[in-house]
Amino acid sequence: MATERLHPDDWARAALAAIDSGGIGAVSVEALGPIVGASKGSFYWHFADRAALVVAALTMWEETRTDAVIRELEPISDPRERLRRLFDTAFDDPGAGRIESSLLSERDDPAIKNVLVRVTKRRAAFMTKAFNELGFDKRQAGFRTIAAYSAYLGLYSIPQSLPGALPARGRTRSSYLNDLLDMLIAQ
Amino acid sequence: MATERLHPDDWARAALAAIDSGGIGAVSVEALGPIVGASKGSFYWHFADRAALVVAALTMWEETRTDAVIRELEPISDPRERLRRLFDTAFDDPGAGRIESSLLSERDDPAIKNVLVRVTKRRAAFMTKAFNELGFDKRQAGFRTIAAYSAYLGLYSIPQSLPGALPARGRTRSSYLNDLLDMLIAQ
DNA sequence: ACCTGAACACCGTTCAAGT
DNA sequence: ACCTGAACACCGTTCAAGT
Repeated sequence: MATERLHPDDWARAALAAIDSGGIGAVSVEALGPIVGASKGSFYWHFADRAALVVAALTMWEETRTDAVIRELEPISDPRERLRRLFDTAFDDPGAGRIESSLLSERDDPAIKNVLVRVTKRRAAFMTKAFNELGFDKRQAGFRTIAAYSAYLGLYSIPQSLPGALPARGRTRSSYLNDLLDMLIAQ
Repeated sequence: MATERLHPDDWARAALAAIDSGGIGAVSVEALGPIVGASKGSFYWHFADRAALVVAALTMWEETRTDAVIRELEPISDPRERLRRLFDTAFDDPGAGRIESSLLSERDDPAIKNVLVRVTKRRAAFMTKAFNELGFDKRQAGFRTIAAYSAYLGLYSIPQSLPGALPARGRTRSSYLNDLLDMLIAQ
């Protein structure tokens, strides 16, 4: 009973590590086998196919690195500070949004699209709540959520596509985030 | 001399069509062969490998659908209208940003990263020029370019990740774009 | 119930042989 | 100079056979 059903999670963990470093395309049953310490045949006992492994890894990511972040930030009472802290997590993501961009480019797979929509809805709801508390009406809160979510994704993608444009640390970064929040919160 | 060197462009065109409908991952030498009307062996006479084909297709995209758009919009004298028209192209992209998200998720390939950076720089310069003309100083124009580029990418990605949140057409869309431009241009 | 290893399919890549 | 078809490598998937 102790080491029961240990392998499925091992596969998912190894797959998530692969996604972190190379995107969804880097998930290879063959390459992961030696890491997990099991054969390809064993893999297909636990999972229907490679896509199921990807979904298992992404579900793990969703719970431990998406929902957990939201839960950690929710208690912050100042809505502006709450938003800023979420932006900080994008700035500081060691994967630099690799998973986010992978989800978007693999959206043709319905299972991946589900993860994409679920995670985005949860983050967007977090933002909408903040804008509600800041006094915006429903329509304005909706508009600003979209703008804020776009800016949030920009924090992941701009460092890749415009190297050097976004300051990763220090006073310049802090002042960029201030400008951004001012703009999003301005009446 | 008439039909000389016709095949390389044929391969690139077919590859671009594949990228349009399924992302970079959908480019398969084997599957494209019958479309082009040539064998895999023939492909490897014209291209070093699959990666070179992807780059050829993306270069074609860069010239015909990125630089061409910028050139078409540059003559517009009102900077705000110029920005709005660029946003319109993101809204109306039949590929819904599939190439943009593919570039981002395949950024580990140096050749793809080059395309990503080149295209982003060109679009960002287009935006910066508009903000300069609107009277913003260097620092503010830089900040607003990043915010505007993020919003621009959002127009591609939000319809995928938050279905229904962004109005694709009509008066609601128009009023969303107005709000967005107001926010980006506000002093 | 769970795992292995062989087998097959698919596709990227190479290459000897053709024109 | 350009193309073909066979061959090989790699990896996803299946499955008969083991424990």
